[in-house]
Amino acid sequence: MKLLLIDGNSIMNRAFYGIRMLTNKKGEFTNALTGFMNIYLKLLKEEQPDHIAAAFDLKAPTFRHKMFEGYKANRHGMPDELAQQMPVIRELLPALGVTVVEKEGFEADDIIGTLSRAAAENGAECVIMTGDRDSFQLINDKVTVRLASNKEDIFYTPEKIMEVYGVTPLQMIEVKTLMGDTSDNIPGVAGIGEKTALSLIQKYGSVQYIYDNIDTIDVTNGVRNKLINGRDNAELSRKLAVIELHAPVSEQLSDYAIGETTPRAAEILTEKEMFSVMKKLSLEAVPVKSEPVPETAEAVTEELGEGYEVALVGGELRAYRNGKLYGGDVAKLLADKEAAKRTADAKALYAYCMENGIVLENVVFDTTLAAYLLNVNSGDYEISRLCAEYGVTYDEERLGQSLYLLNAELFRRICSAGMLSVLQDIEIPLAEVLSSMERDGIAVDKEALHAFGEELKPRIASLEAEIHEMAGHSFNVGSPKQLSVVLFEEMKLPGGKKRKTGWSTDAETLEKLTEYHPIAEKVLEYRSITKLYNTYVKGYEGCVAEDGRMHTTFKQTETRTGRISSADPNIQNIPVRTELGRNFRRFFVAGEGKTLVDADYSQIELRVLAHIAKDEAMIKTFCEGGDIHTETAASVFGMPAEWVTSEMRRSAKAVNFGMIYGMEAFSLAKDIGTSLANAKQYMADYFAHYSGVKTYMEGSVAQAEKDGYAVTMFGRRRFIPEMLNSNKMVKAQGKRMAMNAPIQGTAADIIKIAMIKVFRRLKEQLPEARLILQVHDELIVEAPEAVADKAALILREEMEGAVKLSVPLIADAKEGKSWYDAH
DNA sequence: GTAATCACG
DNA sequence: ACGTACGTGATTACT
Repeated sequence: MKLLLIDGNSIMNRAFYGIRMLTNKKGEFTNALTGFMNIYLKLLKEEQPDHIAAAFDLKAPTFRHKMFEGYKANRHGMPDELAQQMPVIRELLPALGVTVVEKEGFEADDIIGTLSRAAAENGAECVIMTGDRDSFQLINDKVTVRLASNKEDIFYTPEKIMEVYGVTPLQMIEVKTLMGDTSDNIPGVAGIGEKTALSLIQKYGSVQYIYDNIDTIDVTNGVRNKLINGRDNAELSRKLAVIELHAPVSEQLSDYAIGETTPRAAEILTEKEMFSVMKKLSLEAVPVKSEPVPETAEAVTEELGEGYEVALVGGELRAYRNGKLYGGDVAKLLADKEAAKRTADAKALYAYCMENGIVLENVVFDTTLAAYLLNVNSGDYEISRLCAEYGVTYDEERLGQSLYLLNAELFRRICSAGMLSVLQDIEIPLAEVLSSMERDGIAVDKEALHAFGEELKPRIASLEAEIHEMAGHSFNVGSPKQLSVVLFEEMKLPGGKKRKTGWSTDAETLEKLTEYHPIAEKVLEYRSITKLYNTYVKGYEGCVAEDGRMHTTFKQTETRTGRISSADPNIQNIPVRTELGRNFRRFFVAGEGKTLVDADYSQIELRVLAHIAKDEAMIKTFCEGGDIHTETAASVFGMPAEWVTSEMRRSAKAVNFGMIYGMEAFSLAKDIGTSLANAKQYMADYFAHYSGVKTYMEGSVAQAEKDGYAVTMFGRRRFIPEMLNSNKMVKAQGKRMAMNAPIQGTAADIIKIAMIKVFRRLKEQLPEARLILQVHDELIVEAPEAVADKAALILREEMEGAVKLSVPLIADAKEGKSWYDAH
C-alpha cells in the first residue's frame, strides 16, 4: 500500500510562481492549476500510489499558532491571481477521486504529519509531495519527502537528510527551534542562523541539551549570550516548529483510496480551458452552456439562416444543408450565388476551388475566422476544441451537425459583439485574396541568389578568423554563451545587461563595446552577414518551388492585433534597412515580360492615430500635407518649422512612433539618447500640443480596463487580460497594448480593405495583373509591363480610397523589375 | 522545447 | 525599487 500526501498550498504556490500567467478567455487565471495538475500527473505516473490525500490550509489562524499569546499574524496574503485558483483546485481534486483534507485550526503540515504517522503505523509506504522543507521532520524509514523542483524532484530519506544537513529528520525540529522560520513566523533565537543552528545540533543533538549545559558547551561567548537571551523565544519556537501528529482527521487509510473521476472534472477543466491537461487525463471536453442554444434544428436555422456547411476533410469536400448531409452536386453548390456557404477554413476552400476551376461564391461564415475574431489570444481554432469551448457536442460522425450548431453559436456571439461586418466584409473576402496571393507567389532569381550567397561565404570565414585572432583562440562566435565568456571574462570588457543565463551580447551591448575593442565591430558584422546568409540565402533557396516562385503562407488568425503574418518563408521581414541586406530584394523579381508595382502607405498608423484621437493639431498637419515629424519638432521645441534641424526632427519622429506604442519617458530617453528629465519634458510638450492624443490614450486605457478589451475602428477586439493583473509591470504592459492595439489594428483593417478592393478591381479591369504580396503597409502587384501604369493607378486609388478618414490616406507607387527597384 | 538574437512593419 | 515601445518569424545553440 502506498499513500501519497500532497501539500496543496505549497504545490499551488510553487506552480503559480513557476509558470507564466495563463488565463482562459474570461480572464480567469489558470497557471497554478495547470502547474499543479502537471505535477500531480507526473506523480501518479512515477509513484503509482493507491491512496492519495491533498492537504490544504484554511485561512483561519492555526491551532499551533493560536495556542501562544503574543503571536502576531505576519503572513503575506497570497496574490489575488493565486487566491482565485484555490477554490478551483479544491473542487477539481475530489472530482478526480482525490480526497481533499482540511481542518479548521490546523495547517496542511499538521494534516500531513498526522496521516504520514497513521500510514507508517499501518505499515504503508508514504510519500509527501511538497514545495518547501517544513515537513523534513516527518521523514523516517516509511516516509519520504519529494521536494518539487524546476528540474528533477529531489527525494529526501533519513540518509539524504543526514547527508545534506548532518542531522536526523527529528533533529530538524531542533534546528528550526534555533534558527526560526520567517515565512512560518517562528522567531527562533535572535542572531542564530542556519549555519550556527546546524553545527550546534550536529554537536549537541538537542536544544534541551544545549540549555542544560549552557555554561559548559564549547561555543563563543557571543553565541552563548544569544542563546541565553533567546531562551524564551526558543521555547516558543520549539512548540511552533513541531508538526502536529494527532490532528482530528480520519486516520482510516481506506478513506483516501483513489476514487472515480466524475463528469465534474471535465466540466471544470473545460471551463478553465485547460485542454492540454484534459488530454493527459484522456478526458473529453464537455459543453459548458453559458447561454441557452436554440433547441430545435428549425430554431437554429431561423437564427443562422438557410445555408450549407462545406468542409474540406483530408482534401475531400463534404457538404451539408443546415447540418444534414447534402446529396446534390457540390461543385455546382459552391458556384451558386444564391446558396449561402459556411465553412471552417475559407482560405483553404477558396484554394481548393481555384485549383478545381470552381468560382466559389457567397461564403457567409467561417468557423475559424469567427473564433479568431472572438478571441485573438487563443491560437487554436480546431473544430472539436471550439465545440467544447462554445458548448456544442462534438460528434465526428456527424460533422455537419457539429459545424452547424457551432456556427450558430459563433454567429450569435459575433453579432452580439458587433463583429459581423469585420467577418463578412473584411476577413472572409480577404481569405479569397490571400489564397490567390499564395497560389501566385513571387518569382525568385535563384541563380543570382545563390551567387550572392557564395560571395558572403568568404567574408564570413575571414571575419571569423579575425575574431578568433583577437580572442586568442577559436570558439563558436555564433554561441552567445561562448562569446560572452570571451568578451566579458577573458577580455574583461565591461558587460551591460544581464539575461537569464548570463551577460547579454546583443547588438546594443556590442555597439557600446566598439569604443573599447575592435572585436565588437567584427562580431557585429559577422552577425549581420551570417544572419543574411543563414536566413535569407540558405533558408530561402529551399523555399523556391518548381515554378521558380516562392509561395509563402499568409496566416490570417495569428496576430493579436489583426495583422496578417507570413511564414514558410516569412516574406514580411526581408532586409531593407542596410544596403547589404537591401540587395537581397534584387532576387525577388517580376516574371517574364512583367514588372512589379509596389505601393506603400505613408505613415498610416500616425494618420489613424490622428483620426481616432480626433486630434486637431495632428489632423491639420496631415490635411495641409505638412511633414508630421517636422511639425512635431517645431511645437515640442517651440520654434518655426524652418528652424528644425534634422537631429530635432529625428527626436520628434521617435516621439511620434513612441506614441503608437504607448512608450514611457524612460524608453524615449534611451532611444534618442537624452536625460530622463528631458524626455519627460518632450512628452509633456507633446501632449500639450497634441491634447487629443493624450485624451485618446487615457480613454483607450480606461475602456480596456472597463471592458477587458481594446477595439479598432471597425469593431475588431483584442482581449487584454494583462489589464487585470495585480503585477504593476504586467499591467503597464497591458496598458501599452491597450494604447497600441486600436492603432495597429485599425491600420491592419484598412490595408485589408484596400487589398480586397485592389484584388476585385484588378480582377475586373486588369485581370492579367495580380496582387502578390503584402508587407503590413505595402502591397505588391505583378503586372505585364504594358499595363504597369494602370496597375499603379489602381493600387494608389484603392489604397487611398479604402476608407474615408478625417485625414487623407497617401500611398506612393513605384515600378521596377525587382523588389529592390520598385521599393 | 526554450532562450537569445535579429530581420521586418 | 522595479524596469521600461507595439506586432511578427527564422535561425542557432543548448538543455
